[in-house]
Amino acid sequence: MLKNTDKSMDKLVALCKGRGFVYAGSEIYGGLANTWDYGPLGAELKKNIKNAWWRKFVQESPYNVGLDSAILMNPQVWVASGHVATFNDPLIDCKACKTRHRADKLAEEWNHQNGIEDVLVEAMDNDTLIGYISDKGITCPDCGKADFTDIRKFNLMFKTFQGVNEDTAAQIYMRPETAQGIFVNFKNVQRTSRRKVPFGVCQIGKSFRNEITPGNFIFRTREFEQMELEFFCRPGTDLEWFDYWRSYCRDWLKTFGLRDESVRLRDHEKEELSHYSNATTDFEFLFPFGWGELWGVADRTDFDLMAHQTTSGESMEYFDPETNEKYVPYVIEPSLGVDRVLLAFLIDAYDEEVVDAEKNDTRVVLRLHPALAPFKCAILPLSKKLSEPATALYHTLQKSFMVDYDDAGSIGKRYRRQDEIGTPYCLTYDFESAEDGCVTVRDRDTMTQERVKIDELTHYLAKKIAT
RNA sequence: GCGGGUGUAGUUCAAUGGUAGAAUUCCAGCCUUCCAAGCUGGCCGCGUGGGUUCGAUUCCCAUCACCCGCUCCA
Repeated sequence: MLKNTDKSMDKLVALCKGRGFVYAGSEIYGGLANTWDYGPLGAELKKNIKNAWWRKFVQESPYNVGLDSAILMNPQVWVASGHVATFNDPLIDCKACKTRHRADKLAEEWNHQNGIEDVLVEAMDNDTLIGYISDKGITCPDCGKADFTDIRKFNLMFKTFQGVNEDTAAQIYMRPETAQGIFVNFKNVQRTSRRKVPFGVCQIGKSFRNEITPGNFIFRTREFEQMELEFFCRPGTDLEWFDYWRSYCRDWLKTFGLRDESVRLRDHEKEELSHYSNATTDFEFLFPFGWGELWGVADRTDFDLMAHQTTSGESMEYFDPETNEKYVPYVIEPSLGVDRVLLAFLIDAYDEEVVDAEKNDTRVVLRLHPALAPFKCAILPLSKKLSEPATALYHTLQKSFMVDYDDAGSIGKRYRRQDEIGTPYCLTYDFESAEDGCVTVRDRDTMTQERVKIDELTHYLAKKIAT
């Protein structure tokens, strides 16, 4: 795995770019900040990750169903969810030492230190807040001066227009999370899938946040993809379901190769909880740039459904036929960033094996789980003279798997090319293959070889790849 | 958005006020019977836009992008 250093991130970015996992966005026009495009291999890897999650959380779960809701939603959704009001940060800069601060946090901190508890900083608008800061002589915690810029408020939601004429068109938002698409469809899904509480709704899709500070490759970007589950349960049972899903998530990460020492769980302190949550545990991953959040598991209580019930006037109550009671369900939300977990898988899979220490010869191996690897195997004819039957085998296996074919250069070089992109199996078609009907299968991780009958390859590989 | 740094083939690095050279990668051919072989040939570059100058990749300005820092969380 990659060590916790700055250089290892550079190595990974270089590999991603060089082999077609991830490119910088809009490169021929000089780029666009913090946008990334997934290349042929990255697209496969990402798709495999999403499929693996969907399989575990929808297909194999007795509780959950899937959904694919729209990115554009009625703006009232975001009023109800609280994003319009609170999904923004009032920021001010210290003119003296050029540091940036959150104005509300400065005021709260000052209040706290001076024993003032009856002033609600949260309720202040910008002018009131800046007035409060100057009246009280609140100073910069870094340099001690009281020389601030005005407050700039950034709403983190992207705005756009619906309707061809911008003047009269309605302003709408790009969703900052996929969760609300699930909440507004709670009744639809419950009724049409005939599910009883407890049940969950899974969704994979893009979200957009106008982050002030994006960065660290694909770790924090303004456009990103989420895999979210909103699990609806009876109030009072939420904590046990919270634990259930936490360990379910942990299993999933483990199955696909994240090491125990790379992952830790961290419970949120009360002060850092989101506006919608009363308990949150983060799965954090040790990235080369430090621990970063991978998967947030939150107890969202009945906050969202209640808010939509109030704002829309539609009942979000569920009638429980078992207990004959009506209630608005509580929600457990495990929310995972696709791009982040993809990065984590790459980091933990990255390996450099010293082949010859004297010659400083190392081989780069991506030890991706076979189910996640872009190519399941590569067909490597030992000689170009064997291209014809090897190509035929390639076409056969293509019907079942993503398979690569390579007859350029020496066999050793071709093995290494496949090692670098995480292909778990290399099939060598040699001069005996036509006679004995077998190919040599070389395992990337064990570096062992075995002869396998060509007729049995599809079955052989399927078994190897299964989780 | 603010401060600092960087910008020459895909990558790593040169040289130069007179439009750039190498290694490697990649491609083609020869060769090659299982872990970076060899030989021959080929493709590919001064981030972008202005300015100074007879002439700029080189000097100046702007811009864009990237990296680091700035309370962030998928």
